[in-house]
Amino acid sequence: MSNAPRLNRQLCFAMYSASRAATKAYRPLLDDLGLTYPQYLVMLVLWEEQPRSVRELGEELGLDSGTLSPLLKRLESLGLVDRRRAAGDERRVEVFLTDEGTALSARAAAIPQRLADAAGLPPAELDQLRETLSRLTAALHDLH
Amino acid sequence: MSNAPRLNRQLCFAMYSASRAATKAYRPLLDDLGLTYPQYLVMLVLWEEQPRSVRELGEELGLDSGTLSPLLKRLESLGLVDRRRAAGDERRVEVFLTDEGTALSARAAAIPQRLADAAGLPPAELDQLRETLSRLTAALHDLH
DNA sequence: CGCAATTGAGTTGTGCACAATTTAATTGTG
DNA sequence: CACAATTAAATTGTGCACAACTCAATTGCG
Repeated sequence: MSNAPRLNRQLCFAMYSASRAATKAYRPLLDDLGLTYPQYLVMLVLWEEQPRSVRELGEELGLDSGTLSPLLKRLESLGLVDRRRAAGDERRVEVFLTDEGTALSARAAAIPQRLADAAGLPPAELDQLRETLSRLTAALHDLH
Repeated sequence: MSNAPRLNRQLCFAMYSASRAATKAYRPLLDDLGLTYPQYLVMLVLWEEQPRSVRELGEELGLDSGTLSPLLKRLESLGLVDRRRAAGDERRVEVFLTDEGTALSARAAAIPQRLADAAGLPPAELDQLRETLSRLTAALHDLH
């Protein structure tokens, strides 16, 4: 009788569910490292290159300082990063890996493959999925 | 030098970004209805069929009472739903749409199409994407 | 029946997301 | 140089997510 949009027909719900399911699948692995999922994403960026300013981290991850500032403080209190005002521009805060933060990379290296295995879909399909999602994200971002 | 997993190669990050981008794209439309995105999802379920118990809503959406209880209280204080203990089983709380809650469905009906248009991908590709995400979510769920 | 185990909601505590605001440093322009 | 505009972080406030826990109602089993 109702012609309301059906939940299980909606792409938005599929993305919302998949994202939460993935985060949940990561949890036991990340618990071993003492990281939450967003903290892990920040560490991934820093393992690629550091130091990075808060603004650069925000651009890479699509997060603002309201999310990153407290998250980075928690990473600092875990002893994984240091935060220092940039020498040339005192507005910027640069985030450095500590030795411990750098070392954690080795223990995190196996995680992506373990998750890919758990996904139970062929690698080509996962790759295709990632590519389509990236284009969709870009399109949605262009709305503003 | 680093062989750390690259952020932009990771499917998990693509899902995380896409989900947040979609939520953000919905926001201006949902602001008109006075709903947040998770509140909209709950209303979608209720527009399909009501009343639904808190447990049923949780199963449909994959959310627990720790998320739903306060969310439903907010929907109640907006005048969109009522909550009553079930007659036969006093443990259950049944969520009913108010007249206002039912009426809101009409104003929400146009939203999915507007988002699909904004996505900028052909409908067939969006459908394929939704299907793949559903399978992935199911596989991740089966991990436990 | 009696009572332990289970089930359904709610509560508490932590950690994101994100809008809006604040504060301080820097830049651009007359 | 002065000073308005801009930029970078941090802060505040609201609302999810979710684990862990509490409490009450119900079920199942001896």
